[in-house]
Amino acid sequence: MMRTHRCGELRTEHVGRQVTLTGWVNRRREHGEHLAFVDIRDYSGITQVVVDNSVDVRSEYVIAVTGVVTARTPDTINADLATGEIELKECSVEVLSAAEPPPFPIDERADNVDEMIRLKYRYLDLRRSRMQRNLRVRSQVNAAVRQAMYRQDFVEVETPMLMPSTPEGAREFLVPSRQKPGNFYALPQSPQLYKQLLMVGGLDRYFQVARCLRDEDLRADRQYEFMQLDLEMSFAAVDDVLGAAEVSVLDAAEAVTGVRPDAVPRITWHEAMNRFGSDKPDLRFDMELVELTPIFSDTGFKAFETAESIKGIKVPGGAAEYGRNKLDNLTDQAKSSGAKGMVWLKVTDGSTFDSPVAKFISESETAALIAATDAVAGDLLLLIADDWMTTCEVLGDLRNRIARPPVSEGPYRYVWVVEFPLFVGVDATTGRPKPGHHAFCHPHPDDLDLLETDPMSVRALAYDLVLNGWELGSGSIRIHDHRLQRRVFELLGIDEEEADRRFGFFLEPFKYGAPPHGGFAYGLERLAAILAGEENIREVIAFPKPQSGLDPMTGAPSDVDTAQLNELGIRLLPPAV
RNA sequence: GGUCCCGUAGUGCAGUCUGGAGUGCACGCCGCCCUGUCAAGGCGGAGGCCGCGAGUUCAAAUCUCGUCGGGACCGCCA
Repeated sequence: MMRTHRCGELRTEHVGRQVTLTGWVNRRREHGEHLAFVDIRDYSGITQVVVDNSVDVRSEYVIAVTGVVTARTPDTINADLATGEIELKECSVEVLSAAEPPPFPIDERADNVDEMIRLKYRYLDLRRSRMQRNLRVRSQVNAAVRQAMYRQDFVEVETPMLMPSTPEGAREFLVPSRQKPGNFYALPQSPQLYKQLLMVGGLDRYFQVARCLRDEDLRADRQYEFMQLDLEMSFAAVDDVLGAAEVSVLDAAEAVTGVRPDAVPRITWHEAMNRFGSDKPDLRFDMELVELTPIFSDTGFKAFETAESIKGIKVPGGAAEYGRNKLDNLTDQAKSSGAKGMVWLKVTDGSTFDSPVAKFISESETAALIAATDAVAGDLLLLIADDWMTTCEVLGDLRNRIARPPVSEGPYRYVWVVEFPLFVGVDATTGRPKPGHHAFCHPHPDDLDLLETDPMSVRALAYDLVLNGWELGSGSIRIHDHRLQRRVFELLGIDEEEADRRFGFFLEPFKYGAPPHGGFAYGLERLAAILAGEENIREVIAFPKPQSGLDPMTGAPSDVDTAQLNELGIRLLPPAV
């Protein structure tokens, strides 16, 4: 090695030793002709080097310094630096690479620099301790989950990146075929199909740190390409899958934070919707939805008369904070997420409301409302009346908007949401139920009788893992019996011919003896981001893309040679006007 | 596809509401000084298509319209 130590590891115990450090010039402080201080930096930290000022080194020069570790005099010790009790003296400095001044400071100040500039010069951004830490958190997470899976007898298998297009679900990235012009591979949205075939293939327990690609609009928690811990296990029930996945998540969390989270609680999808108005409830704060339907069973208030479900949330002390303007904004928000309206009530003296609709609410209803919500003077009540689903979703949205802290703020609250509905909503064109998760998801055994009679009430053996209101991942027990698969396809309006055409290569193997199996997958960037205290997964990805998907560093995507296109049998349309 | 916010020196900002010469601030950069600093200090200097294009006006960083770029969210993400 060119160095004997790293820049962050010298201590008083090394005093007297001649050492060589290599790294970047973090900062230089000159004090006349014969004295200058140079802070040399690598990923591990910073060491102060005392040199003669005749050495011309500037910010971000790459240097090698050989010198003697010397104890600092007490008045020159820097308590803010891990290496602050020592410095390097009697130094010889070799410039390994000169550098132009960086476009932004290589320290915490760059946290406020326009992200496009950070991304254009990502290789400089990565030198900062924040990015170094975040990528190392990713690495710790990867190592921990791999170890957890090996320990549980899972086999790591790589599945293809080039696969057939399966237009269900997310929009795919397509790759033109050279050997068969006019045909395309798709990049995997997930290894779903392959991992189930691995179960048919007797692998028993599979996992992969898998790259997934989806051509959908980008968000704080979404990139075109992302990594999942993907697992599938045979002869396994829900408990087995959740248990195996949970071990890996808790191991990763412990590896990063040093603290092992408690066992992850479970709630059903129905309870999550009822109490939190969301299938990814954030358990870090209360403001739970309060059931109010019975209170208004005989109401004279027209807006509530015919509603299937009336619920509310209480904003403690919110009466003063929420003026007319803010309440109007909340009402608009409620309407845009599907409600017909929102009722707000400010509790004045503990038994009356200040509200535009107060006159429509009877005395007994007022008393019952206050009792049900445990409200006191100064509280604000927000009520929604609609069908059950809308009421829950709108209030859940309001709850998050009003009280949800940034995702990265502790404590970590993991929760399994189980028993998702098998179907969600009805396809507008076919009139058939739409699968909640996917078409191969196993119905809850207790609800099999309801499949044909009341499909919308059928629960699925499907589950999500949620952390601080972020969906980390989801999974299900799969259908392994082709007769049950047929029943589900029929409900979806897919006949045998269509099933063969769309899923044939996937269904055929199940005729040859498929073990009962199920699996799970969760996003490694999302987990790493929260564990690293970041609110955006771009911060834990070395080379992420901005919302437009255009890479400011490489210029991708780019146009290609006509010769390349010809070889692929592709001719471009003129640009749309 | 939609809603909202942002765009001024290498970087971060003030100035925009209420039009009056690129009027500035901090950091960085360049030069000089400085033997104990550590986001060193002092002095001096360079650095601008106020994102771009129209319009209104005697006059536009500032007002209007359009456009491009960025962000958060909705749609979308089985």
